[in-house]
Amino acid sequence: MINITLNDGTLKKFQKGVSVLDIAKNISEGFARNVISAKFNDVAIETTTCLNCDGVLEFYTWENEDGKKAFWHSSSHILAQAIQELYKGIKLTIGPAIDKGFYYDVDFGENSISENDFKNIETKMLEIARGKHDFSMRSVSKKEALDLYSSQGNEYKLELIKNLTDGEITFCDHSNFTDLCKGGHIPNTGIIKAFKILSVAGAYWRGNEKNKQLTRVYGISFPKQKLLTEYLEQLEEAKKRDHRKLGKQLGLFTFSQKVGLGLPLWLPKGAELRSRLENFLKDAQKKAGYQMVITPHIGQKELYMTSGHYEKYGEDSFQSIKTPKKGEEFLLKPMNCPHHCEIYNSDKFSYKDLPIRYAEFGTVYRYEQSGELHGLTRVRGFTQDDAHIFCTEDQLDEEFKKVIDLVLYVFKSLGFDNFKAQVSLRDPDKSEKYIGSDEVWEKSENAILKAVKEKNLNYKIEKGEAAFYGPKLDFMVKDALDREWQLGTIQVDYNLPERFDLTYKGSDNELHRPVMIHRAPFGSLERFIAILLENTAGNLPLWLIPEQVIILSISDKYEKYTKKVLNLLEINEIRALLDDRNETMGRKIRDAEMKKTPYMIILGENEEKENCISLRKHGGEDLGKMSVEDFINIINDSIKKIFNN
RNA sequence: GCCGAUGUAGCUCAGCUGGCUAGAGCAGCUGAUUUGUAAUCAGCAGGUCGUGGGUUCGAGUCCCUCCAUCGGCUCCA
Repeated sequence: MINITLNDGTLKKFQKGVSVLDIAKNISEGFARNVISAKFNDVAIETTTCLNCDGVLEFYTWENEDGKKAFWHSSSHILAQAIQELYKGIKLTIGPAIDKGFYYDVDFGENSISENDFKNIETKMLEIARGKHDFSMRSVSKKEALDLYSSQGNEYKLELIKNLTDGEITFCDHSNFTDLCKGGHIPNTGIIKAFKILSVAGAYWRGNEKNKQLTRVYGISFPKQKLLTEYLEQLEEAKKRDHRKLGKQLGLFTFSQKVGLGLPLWLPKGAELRSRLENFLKDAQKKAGYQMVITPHIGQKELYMTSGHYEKYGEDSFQSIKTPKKGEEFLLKPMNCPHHCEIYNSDKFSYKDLPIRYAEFGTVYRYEQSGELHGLTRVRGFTQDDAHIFCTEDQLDEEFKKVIDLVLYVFKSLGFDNFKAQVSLRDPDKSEKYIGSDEVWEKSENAILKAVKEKNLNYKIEKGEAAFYGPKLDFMVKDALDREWQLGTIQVDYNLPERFDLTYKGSDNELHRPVMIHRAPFGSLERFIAILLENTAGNLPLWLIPEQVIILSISDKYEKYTKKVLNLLEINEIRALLDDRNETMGRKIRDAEMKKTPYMIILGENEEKENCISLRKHGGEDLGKMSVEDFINIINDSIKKIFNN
């Protein structure tokens, strides 16, 4: 007998060799029908797998993340089979499940594939699925595995197998198709009822730009046709929240080919929105002991040679600006830190002066690859809400935690509850990518890890995501299409203080090196606003939105009264607009709804007589009649609520 | 930068296998309408069909170049 601990913690005894499906049936037949995958002692297994030792068993259905993973992973086998049957001479490489669906990287050789082929592939996949073929795992020797793929001339699979240990290699079979695979499938192909090929893209073998580019085919599948339809509708809905669309619709920003790629032009309403965000942060920073500084948009090449940025990025940056003076070269600033270091260097500090906190809304320019540009989220000129904190090593922990608090305050005030904290460390195998000694890196990394633990942040560690001069704590938020973007960032840096020879006088009357914290709660105003737009679908927080109220007058007969109400709102610093066009009320409401104005005030004969307003909220809710004073209170209260919580 | 797709009026789109002066809705302008919770009516104006080349008697439509955009890859100080 073996002891099996189930999801809910109950312990049950079974005969040795019992299958996962048997255990599920032991719970209930209905439950067993829904189980599509499982994990035993944290290893993905099949429902047909027989268990031979004690352990913890987790069942997965379509409703679980891991269940979906198995479902989509299995689907990628079917995709591979379909492609192999439809195109001759192709080579399969890898095909994992992803957050939403799956892909398979294929070397199409002489063939090529485009959207026109999707229907064919989908039809083929469905045909395979309907065959209700079982997925079954089998162990093979390394030699067997190598023989199979040498006979197919598939150098990619051979490379994968060469890195595997003999005795741990498994194949997965279904129908007449076999693939190298370590497991985690659904019972059979028939469970999959709907397929959709979503897109094709180039992808480098093993993610390395120097390797051959393969064709990545993206797809998604579902156990019911209806779920696929719903998914595709959701995608359409998400596209409506695209910040590029909303920015145009709401008149916030635009781009011009003449001005240049990735260089946003802020329209009046966008500029207003930006400065409101800036003021919000300025207030918070003032309370937190920051001082504002201002530095120029260019700096001498030598400045960036000192910082190390030139060596790292010089070739791939905007090239230097020459002057009439021979040999003189300036660079557009790609970051503010070197300038801030020089501000620090303009004075002498004692340990009693630290921490020094310099903040600046600094506009920087980076020559991003053309294929990388993306609306406001990836641009070539953008403004960071940057600051650099110079402190003693003793102060580092405390300062770092204070910055976390500030970032959390900013995120909360803007309604970003669904952020992820990511600790970005260096990749120890790629030391050539970083500057500074191991000792200094360890110190920096430990400082961050200590702070996130003490702050009880739910975080994940990403190796290889650090900046070249130090590790980071990044705050990630998803866009409308579930892509993750880095917004807030906090970085510990022992390197730049060294390079710029920054010092302070300690209590021992000796010179010491300060530690530097780089931090930007928004990250960049451009990206922050983009993600905010996508997360709110353009319904920005009341305190931030350019137009809070629009007054809709029923006819120009009430001009005097509407002007009076407008004036009253303006005196109370409420951003109101008047729609006194010669249009019907229905039209004015529709237009205000499209512009996403949070409140609509309707004024006509009744309101004038009773000296009140009729209020409608964006979305349709009728708030009835009230006095202007009451309305002003409603607005002020709901703004206060955000900042007090 | 690489792979794939797309590019027609300010915006959203139609334009079949190449064939008369390139269409629609919205926005704009003019006029009528003075209106009560998501589009009042009529008229007018608006386009070198992304760019440059080519094939053809004839190109928005076919081919090539470049540019831009979108989805990925790579990159992201």
